[in-house]
Amino acid sequence: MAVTLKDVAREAGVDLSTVSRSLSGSYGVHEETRKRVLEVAERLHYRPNRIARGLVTGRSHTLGLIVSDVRNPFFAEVARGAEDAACAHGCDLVLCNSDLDQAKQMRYIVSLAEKRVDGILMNSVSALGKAQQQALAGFGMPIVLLNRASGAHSFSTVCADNYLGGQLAGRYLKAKGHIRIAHLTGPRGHGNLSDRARGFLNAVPDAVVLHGRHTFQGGCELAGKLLERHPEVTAVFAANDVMAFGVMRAAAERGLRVPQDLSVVGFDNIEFSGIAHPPLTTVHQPKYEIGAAAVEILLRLAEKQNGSAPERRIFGVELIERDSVQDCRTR
Amino acid sequence: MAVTLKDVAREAGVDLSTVSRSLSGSYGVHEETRKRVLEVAERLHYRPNRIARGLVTGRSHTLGLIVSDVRNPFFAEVARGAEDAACAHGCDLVLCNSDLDQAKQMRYIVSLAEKRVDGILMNSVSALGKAQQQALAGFGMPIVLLNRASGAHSFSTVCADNYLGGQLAGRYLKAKGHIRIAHLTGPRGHGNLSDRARGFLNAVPDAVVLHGRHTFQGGCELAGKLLERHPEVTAVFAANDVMAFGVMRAAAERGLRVPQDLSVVGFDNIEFSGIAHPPLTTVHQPKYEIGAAAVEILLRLAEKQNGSAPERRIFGVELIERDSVQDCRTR
DNA sequence: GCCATTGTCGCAACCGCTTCCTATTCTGCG
DNA sequence: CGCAGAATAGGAAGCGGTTGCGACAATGGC
Repeated sequence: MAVTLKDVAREAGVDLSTVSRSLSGSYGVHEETRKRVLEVAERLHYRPNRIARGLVTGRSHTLGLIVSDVRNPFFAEVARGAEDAACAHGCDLVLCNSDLDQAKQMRYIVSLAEKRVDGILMNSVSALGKAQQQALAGFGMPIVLLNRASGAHSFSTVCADNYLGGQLAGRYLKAKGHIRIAHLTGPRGHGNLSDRARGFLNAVPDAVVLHGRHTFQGGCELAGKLLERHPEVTAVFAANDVMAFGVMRAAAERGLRVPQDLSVVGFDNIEFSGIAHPPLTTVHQPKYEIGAAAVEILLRLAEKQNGSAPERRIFGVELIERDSVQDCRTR
Repeated sequence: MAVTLKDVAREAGVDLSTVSRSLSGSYGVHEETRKRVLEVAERLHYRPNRIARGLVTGRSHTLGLIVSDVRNPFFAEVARGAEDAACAHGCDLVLCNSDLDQAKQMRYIVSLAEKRVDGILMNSVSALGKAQQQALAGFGMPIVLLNRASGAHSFSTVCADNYLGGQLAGRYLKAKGHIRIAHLTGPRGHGNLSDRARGFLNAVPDAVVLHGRHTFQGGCELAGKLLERHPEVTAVFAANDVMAFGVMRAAAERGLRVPQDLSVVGFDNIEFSGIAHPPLTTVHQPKYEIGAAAVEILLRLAEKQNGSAPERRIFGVELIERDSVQDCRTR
């Protein structure tokens, strides 16, 4: 149905290998011949079949991206960065949503492996067990992990400096004169979030820390609990922006104004943080750049097949000052 | 490097065609043989090469999704719906961001065509010219358009009932007793948005209509202009939620409270609309379902190769009442 | 003018898999 | 016991490309 190399060869009166060489621009074909072939190919609307090419070259020019859910603005941004970088290198990105489900994630990995993607980019769900690691390594496929700095595994990783981010938030709140400060975070054992918590506690050792779900609802609930048990608290550091919005909602429901009655700092700096009311002071992490960098590393890994040393990249973070924090000193 | 059919065949002492049959479970191989083959395949960790398979079967089990930007929560949701549906049918989804750029979109289409994807799902940038349509059709690839109900083209489409949505918003605002109402929308000629505008104007014929960018900034600017020129307006229908947030911002900057001083209705019902302060009253469109339905149609189209009649599906919409609209009658 | 070199191009193998066709064995029946 | 027909397995052709190798002609140095 589609026009193939053979068709072009027949039409141009040359061997199909000559057509292949002409198209790929490789050495060993007369300029005149090449021109003629190119012309014919153009006229016939020839489109190389990249599947077939991949079969022989062994490279699919396709990358896999597994995130928990692309509807999460954080991952959407990472995905965009990854896609742009992949596109710039002539690669496609196949999108997978794992929903933080081990089994589903594994199914995706197998599927991607069967498609012989050049590499996989993923935010691994929970810490990988030894067996999991082995299984992954067994596929002999380059893998870059998003947001997993620590751990003894031997994969390349890209993430933001979560520890520093937590520290920044803590220092900022103290600098603004807050004394009683709380930290609302996700479940214990969540890698990134606990890094943030550790950094924060380094700056604010006597902070109140509450664990819960790292969602809007979770932020609401935790804030409710907090305001009830610790009414003396004047500032809250939420483990991510969505939780921070939950805190703001909970505050509003109790008639507390942000920032006058309660200061809030988030983490991520998703787009809505600037749009929210009041605009949220938060720790920015370069999501787009993280996605892009991960692809760069992945492609580098795919290039040199030998199991080169894993590359680890940690991006800096930055506190974005907006209007959700009250300066207590000027009051 | 990877273990192939041949390896399994050698190890099991049978021909490779037998292995193929055993694995595919097709008729014509002794149960005992099949068992042995399966065992060997398992032991060798055999993974079929789906690229090679696709080469001969002609189906890649891959779909392309071209959106303007996955960071847009609307498209993220559509993408998620599409991915889930694709996954359920054993297909992969490759993600492309066109940035509303004709040329970029075309490059993606060509690239996807070269990969022999089974079909493409896209929110076409602007109305397609005759030439564009022809070019697309020329690829002989199933295509489903997102959010393009009208138009004389011959593609299948999936979208929400934008006209009805606009009408709903208009009626609601009138029912709440508003007399002077404005509509802030995107650039003229934007298909969906103008459908919404038409529906709205059907319900509120004397509305003030302002065109601008359909972004947060655009919402801000347009609202600024509106409040200056038409201070008598008490309610605004924004063409999408993000614009509505812009309106809310502009109102806040001028000391106007929402909804007491200005009522706002959005469109889309993105996640943040429920989280915003105040929660935004908006027209819900089933984004996830749109993505999923588009994939279903695409797969159906890919199944029966004959150029079957294009399928068009329009989803219902629903007004979600939250707290951004004031009831003028009870005042 | 001859041979070695270089430039062009065709031939054929191969990538890993599916599938049609054919050869062989097994089965059941008269 | 012989034979038709079904069951089973192997052979081989392709899917659409890439690439090493050899054939052949043109070129250049002596």
